[in-house]
Amino acid sequence: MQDELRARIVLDEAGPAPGTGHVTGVDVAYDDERDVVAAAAVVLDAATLRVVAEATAIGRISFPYVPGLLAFREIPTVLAALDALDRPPGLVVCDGYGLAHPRRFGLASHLGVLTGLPTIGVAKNPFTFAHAGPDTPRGSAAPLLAGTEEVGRALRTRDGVKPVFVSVGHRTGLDNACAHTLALTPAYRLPETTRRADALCHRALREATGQPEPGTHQSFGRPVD
DNA sequence: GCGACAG
DNA sequence: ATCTTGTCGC
Repeated sequence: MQDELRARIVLDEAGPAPGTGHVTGVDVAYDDERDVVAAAAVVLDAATLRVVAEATAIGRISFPYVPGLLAFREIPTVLAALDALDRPPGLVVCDGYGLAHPRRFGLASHLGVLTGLPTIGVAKNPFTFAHAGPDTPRGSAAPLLAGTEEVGRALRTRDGVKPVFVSVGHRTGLDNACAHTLALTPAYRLPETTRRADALCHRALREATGQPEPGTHQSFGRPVD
C-alpha cells in the first residue's frame, strides 16, 4: 500500500512560507489497557504561535506499533481530529517521518497524501539513516542519508541539545520544512505544534478514560506523607 | 539468523 | 508510545 501511495506525494511545491498563515500540530496518545486512543490537532498562528483552534478525537486501537507502519496505527484517529477542526489546518506538523522512511512513505507523507495538505515530519529519534552530528549552535543541520539521497535532516533546535529529525511529508520542500521547525522552536527542542498537540491528546485520553488523578499531565504527583 | 527499529 | 526516580542545570 505504501509503495502504491508513494507515487502521489507532491514534491515540487515549496510549501507555505514560515511565519505566515496557520500551522497545525497533530499527536496521539494510547491506553493499551482500555484499548483507547486519543488524537489531537492544534492550530497555531504561525507568526505569534498562539493557539487559534483545537480539536480531539477518541477511538479504539486498531493496529499495533510496527516500525515502518506507524501511519496505520496513528492516522485514523488523527484524521478524525483534523476533521473536527473548525478551520483549515494550513501546514501540518507530524510526530515522526515523511520521506525519511524505509519505503519513503512515513506518517507525514501518508497523512499528506490522504488529506492533500502540506505536511512535514519532525521526529525525536533517528530511524535507520546515517547522519553526522550537527554543529553545536541552534540552526545547525546534518543530512539524513539514504545512500547518497538526502531524505531529511538532523536539525539542532537548541544550542548543544540533541537534534530533531526533519523530513518532508507532502507539498513542502526540505529547506522550508527546516525553516518552519526553527520558527516553531523559540524555547524548546520540540516544535510548539508538537508540544501543544501532545499535551492536548494526553488530556483528552485522561478525560476519556478517567484514569489517573495526579496533578499535571506528566508529573508523578506528590507523595503522601 | 540476529540486531535495529518513527511512535 | 508507556511506566518511573533520581538528578543535573539554568
